[in-house]
Amino acid sequence: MGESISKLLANYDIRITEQRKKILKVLISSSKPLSASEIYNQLQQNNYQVRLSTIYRNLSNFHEKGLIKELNFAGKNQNYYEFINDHHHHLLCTSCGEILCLDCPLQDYESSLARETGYEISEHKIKIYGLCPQCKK
Amino acid sequence: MGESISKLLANYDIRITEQRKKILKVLISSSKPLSASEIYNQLQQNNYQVRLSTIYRNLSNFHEKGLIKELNFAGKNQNYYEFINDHHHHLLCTSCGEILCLDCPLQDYESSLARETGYEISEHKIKIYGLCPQCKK
DNA sequence: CTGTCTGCAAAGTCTTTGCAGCACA
DNA sequence: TGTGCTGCAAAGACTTTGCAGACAG
Repeated sequence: MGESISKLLANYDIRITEQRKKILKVLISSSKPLSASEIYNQLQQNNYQVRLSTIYRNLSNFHEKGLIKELNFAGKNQNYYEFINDHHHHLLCTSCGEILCLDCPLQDYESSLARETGYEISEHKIKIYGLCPQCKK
Repeated sequence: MGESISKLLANYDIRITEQRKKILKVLISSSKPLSASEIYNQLQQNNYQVRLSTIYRNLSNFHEKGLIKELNFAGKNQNYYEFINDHHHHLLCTSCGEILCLDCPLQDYESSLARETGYEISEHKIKIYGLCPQCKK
Protein backbone atom coordinates (compact mmCIF):
# COMPACT_ATOMS: atom_id res chain seq x y z
CA MET A 1 0.00 0.00 0.00
CA GLY A 2 2.70 2.49 1.01
CA GLU A 3 4.56 1.06 -1.95
CA SER A 4 1.92 1.92 -4.51
CA ILE A 5 1.47 5.41 -3.14
CA SER A 6 5.17 6.06 -3.43
CA LYS A 7 5.08 4.90 -7.02
CA LEU A 8 2.15 7.14 -7.74
CA LEU A 9 4.01 10.16 -6.43
CA ALA A 10 7.07 9.21 -8.39
CA ASN A 11 5.04 8.85 -11.55
CA TYR A 12 3.82 12.38 -11.14
CA ASP A 13 7.33 13.70 -10.49
CA ILE A 14 6.60 14.50 -6.91
CA ARG A 15 9.32 13.98 -4.39
CA ILE A 16 8.39 11.35 -1.85
CA THR A 17 8.05 12.41 1.76
CA GLU A 18 6.32 10.86 4.71
CA GLN A 19 3.84 13.75 4.85
CA ARG A 20 2.92 13.48 1.20
CA LYS A 21 2.34 9.77 1.41
CA LYS A 22 0.09 10.22 4.42
CA ILE A 23 -1.90 13.05 2.88
CA LEU A 24 -2.37 11.29 -0.41
CA LYS A 25 -3.34 8.08 1.31
CA VAL A 26 -6.15 9.83 3.13
CA LEU A 27 -7.45 11.22 -0.15
CA ILE A 28 -7.22 7.92 -1.95
CA SER A 29 -8.94 6.06 0.84
CA SER A 30 -11.80 8.51 1.06
CA SER A 31 -15.03 7.86 -0.78
CA LYS A 32 -15.82 11.55 -0.93
CA PRO A 33 -14.02 14.88 -1.30
CA LEU A 34 -12.25 16.21 1.80
CA SER A 35 -11.26 19.66 2.97
CA ALA A 36 -7.78 20.52 4.21
CA SER A 37 -8.91 20.49 7.80
CA GLU A 38 -10.72 17.18 7.41
CA ILE A 39 -7.48 15.67 6.18
CA TYR A 40 -5.70 17.30 9.09
CA ASN A 41 -8.17 15.81 11.56
CA GLN A 42 -7.96 12.35 10.09
CA LEU A 43 -4.20 12.38 10.36
CA GLN A 44 -4.37 13.65 13.93
CA GLN A 45 -6.70 10.80 14.82
CA ASN A 46 -4.14 8.38 13.44
CA ASN A 47 -1.56 10.04 15.66
CA TYR A 48 0.27 11.57 12.77
CA GLN A 49 1.22 15.19 13.24
CA VAL A 50 1.41 17.44 10.18
CA ARG A 51 1.00 21.19 9.93
CA LEU A 52 -2.01 22.55 8.13
CA SER A 53 0.31 24.71 6.04
CA THR A 54 2.04 21.58 4.84
CA ILE A 55 -1.29 20.10 3.88
CA TYR A 56 -2.24 23.20 1.94
CA ARG A 57 1.10 23.32 0.18
CA ASN A 58 0.80 19.72 -0.88
CA LEU A 59 -2.80 19.93 -1.95
CA SER A 60 -1.79 22.77 -4.29
CA ASN A 61 1.13 20.74 -5.44
CA PHE A 62 -0.95 17.62 -6.13
CA HIS A 63 -3.55 19.71 -7.87
CA GLU A 64 -1.05 21.42 -10.16
CA LYS A 65 0.44 18.09 -11.08
CA GLY A 66 -2.98 16.73 -11.90
CA LEU A 67 -3.18 14.12 -9.15
CA ILE A 68 -6.23 15.53 -7.45
CA LYS A 69 -9.22 17.75 -8.16
CA GLU A 70 -10.11 20.94 -6.32
CA LEU A 71 -13.81 21.39 -5.67
CA ASN A 72 -15.94 24.09 -4.14
CA PHE A 73 -19.49 23.59 -3.05
CA ALA A 74 -22.13 26.26 -2.68
CA GLY A 75 -22.45 27.38 0.90
CA LYS A 76 -19.17 25.82 1.99
CA ASN A 77 -16.48 28.40 2.46
CA GLN A 78 -13.61 26.06 1.94
CA ASN A 79 -12.16 24.00 -0.82
CA TYR A 80 -12.52 20.26 -1.10
CA TYR A 81 -10.07 17.88 -2.67
CA GLU A 82 -10.48 14.52 -4.28
CA PHE A 83 -8.19 11.95 -5.82
CA ILE A 84 -8.83 11.68 -9.54
CA ASN A 85 -10.10 8.31 -10.59
CA ASP A 86 -12.61 8.55 -13.35
CA HIS A 87 -14.57 11.57 -14.47
CA HIS A 88 -17.70 11.98 -12.36
CA HIS A 89 -19.77 14.55 -10.48
CA HIS A 90 -21.38 15.08 -7.10
CA LEU A 91 -24.78 15.17 -5.51
CA LEU A 92 -24.79 16.94 -2.17
CA CYS A 93 -27.45 16.74 0.53
CA THR A 94 -28.04 20.30 1.65
CA SER A 95 -29.21 19.12 5.03
CA CYS A 96 -26.70 16.54 6.25
CA GLY A 97 -23.83 17.30 3.85
CA GLU A 98 -23.64 13.77 2.50
CA ILE A 99 -21.87 13.63 -0.88
CA LEU A 100 -22.75 11.10 -3.60
CA CYS A 101 -20.79 10.49 -6.80
CA LEU A 102 -22.59 10.49 -10.14
CA ASP A 103 -21.82 9.48 -13.69
CA CYS A 104 -21.31 12.30 -16.16
CA PRO A 105 -24.42 13.19 -18.16
CA LEU A 106 -22.51 15.50 -20.52
CA GLN A 107 -20.37 13.03 -22.41
CA ASP A 108 -20.61 14.67 -25.81
CA TYR A 109 -21.83 18.12 -24.90
CA GLU A 110 -18.36 19.66 -24.77
CA SER A 111 -17.51 19.23 -28.40
CA SER A 112 -20.72 20.83 -29.60
CA LEU A 113 -20.21 23.67 -27.14
CA ALA A 114 -16.68 24.24 -28.41
CA ARG A 115 -18.04 24.43 -31.93
CA GLU A 116 -20.66 26.98 -30.95
CA THR A 117 -18.56 29.27 -28.78
CA GLY A 118 -15.06 29.03 -30.24
CA TYR A 119 -13.77 28.17 -26.78
CA GLU A 120 -11.29 25.41 -26.20
CA ILE A 121 -13.03 23.51 -23.43
CA SER A 122 -10.76 21.99 -20.83
CA GLU A 123 -13.10 20.84 -18.15
CA HIS A 124 -16.57 20.99 -16.70
CA LYS A 125 -17.98 20.59 -13.23
CA ILE A 126 -21.48 19.71 -12.18
CA LYS A 127 -22.86 19.99 -8.68
CA ILE A 128 -26.32 18.83 -7.83
CA TYR A 129 -28.04 19.79 -4.61
CA GLY A 130 -30.99 18.22 -2.88
CA LEU A 131 -32.23 16.25 0.08
CA CYS A 132 -31.20 12.67 0.64
CA PRO A 133 -33.87 10.04 1.36
CA GLN A 134 -33.25 10.29 5.14
CA CYS A 135 -33.41 14.08 5.33
CA LYS A 136 -36.45 14.25 3.07
CA LYS A 137 -38.65 13.00 5.88
CA MET B 1 -35.82 52.20 -12.81
CA GLY B 2 -35.44 52.96 -9.11
CA GLU B 3 -39.17 52.38 -9.01
CA SER B 4 -39.05 48.85 -10.35
CA ILE B 5 -36.20 47.92 -8.06
CA SER B 6 -38.14 49.08 -5.05
CA LYS B 7 -41.08 47.00 -6.17
CA LEU B 8 -38.85 44.00 -6.62
CA LEU B 9 -37.55 44.32 -3.06
CA ALA B 10 -41.07 44.77 -1.76
CA ASN B 11 -42.25 41.69 -3.62
CA TYR B 12 -39.59 39.67 -1.87
CA ASP B 13 -40.47 41.11 1.53
CA ILE B 14 -37.26 42.99 1.84
CA ARG B 15 -37.34 46.37 3.49
CA ILE B 16 -36.34 49.10 1.10
CA THR B 17 -33.20 51.06 1.83
CA GLU B 18 -30.97 53.20 -0.33
CA GLN B 19 -28.09 50.73 0.05
CA ARG B 20 -30.19 47.75 -0.97
CA LYS B 21 -31.51 49.48 -4.04
CA LYS B 22 -28.01 50.42 -5.10
CA ILE B 23 -26.57 46.97 -4.51
CA LEU B 24 -29.39 45.21 -6.29
CA LYS B 25 -29.21 47.62 -9.20
CA VAL B 26 -25.57 46.79 -9.75
CA LEU B 27 -26.39 43.09 -9.83
CA ILE B 28 -29.32 43.51 -12.17
CA SER B 29 -27.35 45.71 -14.55
CA SER B 30 -24.42 43.32 -14.73
CA SER B 31 -24.15 40.80 -17.53
CA LYS B 32 -22.05 38.49 -15.41
CA PRO B 33 -21.72 37.38 -11.77
CA LEU B 34 -19.97 39.81 -9.42
CA SER B 35 -18.08 39.41 -6.16
CA ALA B 36 -18.79 41.49 -3.08
CA SER B 37 -15.72 43.62 -3.68
CA GLU B 38 -16.59 44.15 -7.33
CA ILE B 39 -19.95 45.49 -6.26
CA TYR B 40 -18.20 47.65 -3.70
CA ASN B 41 -15.86 49.06 -6.33
CA GLN B 42 -18.63 49.80 -8.79
CA LEU B 43 -20.53 51.72 -6.16
CA GLN B 44 -17.41 53.63 -5.16
CA GLN B 45 -16.88 54.63 -8.77
CA ASN B 46 -20.39 56.01 -8.84
CA ASN B 47 -19.55 58.01 -5.73
CA TYR B 48 -21.79 55.95 -3.55
CA GLN B 49 -20.27 54.93 -0.25
CA VAL B 50 -21.35 51.64 1.36
CA ARG B 51 -19.50 49.43 3.75
CA LEU B 52 -18.40 46.02 2.58
CA SER B 53 -20.07 44.50 5.62
CA THR B 54 -23.36 45.98 4.48
CA ILE B 55 -22.85 44.46 1.06
CA TYR B 56 -22.15 41.05 2.55
CA ARG B 57 -25.14 41.26 4.83
CA ASN B 58 -27.42 42.13 1.97
CA LEU B 59 -26.04 39.58 -0.42
CA SER B 60 -26.83 36.92 2.19
CA ASN B 61 -30.21 38.46 2.66
CA PHE B 62 -31.00 38.53 -1.07
CA HIS B 63 -29.73 35.02 -1.44
CA GLU B 64 -31.87 33.66 1.38
CA LYS B 65 -34.91 35.33 -0.05
CA GLY B 66 -34.21 33.82 -3.45
CA LEU B 67 -33.49 37.03 -5.31
CA ILE B 68 -29.95 36.17 -6.30
CA LYS B 69 -27.70 33.16 -6.79
CA GLU B 70 -24.43 32.50 -5.00
CA LEU B 71 -21.70 31.03 -7.17
CA ASN B 72 -18.19 29.81 -6.56
CA PHE B 73 -15.70 29.20 -9.30
CA ALA B 74 -12.72 26.88 -9.13
CA GLY B 75 -9.56 28.78 -8.36
CA LYS B 76 -11.39 31.90 -7.19
CA ASN B 77 -11.37 32.19 -3.43
CA GLN B 78 -14.43 34.35 -3.20
CA ASN B 79 -18.10 34.03 -3.86
CA TYR B 80 -19.86 35.55 -6.82
CA TYR B 81 -23.45 36.71 -6.95
CA GLU B 82 -25.89 37.03 -9.76
CA PHE B 83 -29.45 38.25 -10.15
CA ILE B 84 -31.74 35.35 -11.02
CA ASN B 85 -33.31 35.68 -14.42
CA ASP B 86 -33.66 32.40 -16.18
CA HIS B 87 -31.92 29.15 -15.38
CA HIS B 88 -28.53 29.03 -17.09
CA HIS B 89 -24.88 28.14 -16.51
CA HIS B 90 -21.41 29.59 -17.00
CA LEU B 91 -18.39 29.11 -19.18
CA LEU B 92 -15.27 30.65 -17.67
CA CYS B 93 -12.03 31.47 -19.47
CA THR B 94 -9.26 30.21 -17.22
CA SER B 95 -6.84 32.73 -18.67
CA CYS B 96 -8.65 36.09 -18.75
CA GLY B 97 -11.53 35.30 -16.39
CA GLU B 98 -14.23 36.18 -18.92
CA ILE B 99 -17.58 34.63 -18.02
CA LEU B 100 -20.13 33.49 -20.62
CA CYS B 101 -23.70 32.39 -19.92
CA LEU B 102 -24.97 29.10 -21.36
CA ASP B 103 -28.30 27.41 -21.79
CA CYS B 104 -28.93 24.43 -19.56
CA PRO B 105 -28.13 21.07 -21.16
CA LEU B 106 -29.73 19.07 -18.32
CA GLN B 107 -33.39 19.93 -18.78
CA ASP B 108 -34.81 16.53 -17.99
CA TYR B 109 -31.89 14.91 -16.24
CA GLU B 110 -33.01 15.86 -12.75
CA SER B 111 -36.18 13.85 -12.71
CA SER B 112 -34.46 10.67 -13.80
CA LEU B 113 -31.75 11.27 -11.23
CA ALA B 114 -34.33 11.71 -8.50
CA ARG B 115 -35.88 8.42 -9.51
CA GLU B 116 -32.54 6.61 -9.37
CA THR B 117 -31.18 8.02 -6.13
CA GLY B 118 -34.23 8.74 -4.01
CA TYR B 119 -33.02 12.29 -3.52
CA GLU B 120 -35.31 15.24 -3.80
CA ILE B 121 -33.32 17.39 -6.21
CA SER B 122 -33.52 21.11 -5.58
CA GLU B 123 -30.90 22.54 -7.86
CA HIS B 124 -27.90 21.89 -10.03
CA LYS B 125 -24.92 23.95 -11.08
CA ILE B 126 -22.65 23.51 -14.04
CA LYS B 127 -19.37 25.29 -14.56
CA ILE B 128 -17.39 24.85 -17.72
CA TYR B 129 -13.77 25.93 -17.98
CA GLY B 130 -11.68 26.59 -21.04
CA LEU B 131 -9.87 29.17 -23.14
CA CYS B 132 -11.77 31.85 -25.02
CA PRO B 133 -11.00 32.43 -28.70
CA GLN B 134 -8.66 35.35 -27.85
CA CYS B 135 -6.66 33.52 -25.20
CA LYS B 136 -6.41 30.37 -27.28
CA LYS B 137 -3.86 32.03 -29.57
C1' DC C 1 -42.43 54.94 17.62
C1' DT C 2 -40.42 50.46 17.12
C1' DG C 3 -37.96 47.12 14.94
C1' DT C 4 -34.65 46.80 11.47
C1' DC C 5 -30.61 48.38 9.04
C1' DT C 6 -26.06 50.60 8.50
C1' DG C 7 -21.49 52.34 9.81
C1' DC C 8 -17.73 51.19 12.14
C1' DA C 9 -14.35 48.36 14.26
C1' DA C 10 -12.94 44.09 15.66
C1' DA C 11 -12.70 39.31 15.31
C1' DG C 12 -13.10 34.84 12.76
C1' DT C 13 -12.02 31.39 9.26
C1' DC C 14 -9.50 29.60 5.67
C1' DT C 15 -5.25 30.02 3.17
C1' DT C 16 -0.61 31.74 2.00
C1' DT C 17 4.13 33.14 2.90
C1' DG C 18 9.00 33.69 4.89
C1' DC C 19 12.60 31.67 7.08
C1' DA C 20 15.57 28.32 9.33
C1' DG C 21 16.48 23.70 10.04
C1' DC C 22 15.65 18.90 8.25
C1' DA C 23 15.17 15.13 4.89
C1' DC C 24 15.14 12.93 0.50
C1' DA C 25 17.61 11.55 -3.60
C1' DT D 1 25.83 17.01 -0.19
C1' DG D 2 22.55 20.08 -2.12
C1' DT D 3 17.91 21.16 -3.32
C1' DG D 4 13.64 21.06 -1.96
C1' DC D 5 10.39 20.14 2.03
C1' DT D 6 8.46 20.89 6.64
C1' DG D 7 7.61 23.19 11.06
C1' DC D 8 6.59 27.23 12.92
C1' DA D 9 4.85 31.80 13.25
C1' DA D 10 3.02 35.56 11.14
C1' DA D 11 0.47 37.79 7.71
C1' DG D 12 -3.21 37.97 4.11
C1' DA D 13 -7.78 37.65 1.94
C1' DC D 14 -12.44 37.22 2.45
C1' DT D 15 -16.35 37.18 5.49
C1' DT D 16 -18.91 37.62 9.87
C1' DT D 17 -20.26 39.77 14.21
C1' DG D 18 -21.42 43.22 18.03
C1' DC D 19 -22.86 47.51 19.17
C1' DA D 20 -24.74 52.18 18.91
C1' DG D 21 -26.86 55.48 16.22
C1' DA D 22 -29.90 56.19 12.02
C1' DC D 23 -33.78 55.10 9.18
C1' DA D 24 -38.06 52.84 7.15
C1' DG D 25 -42.78 51.89 7.75
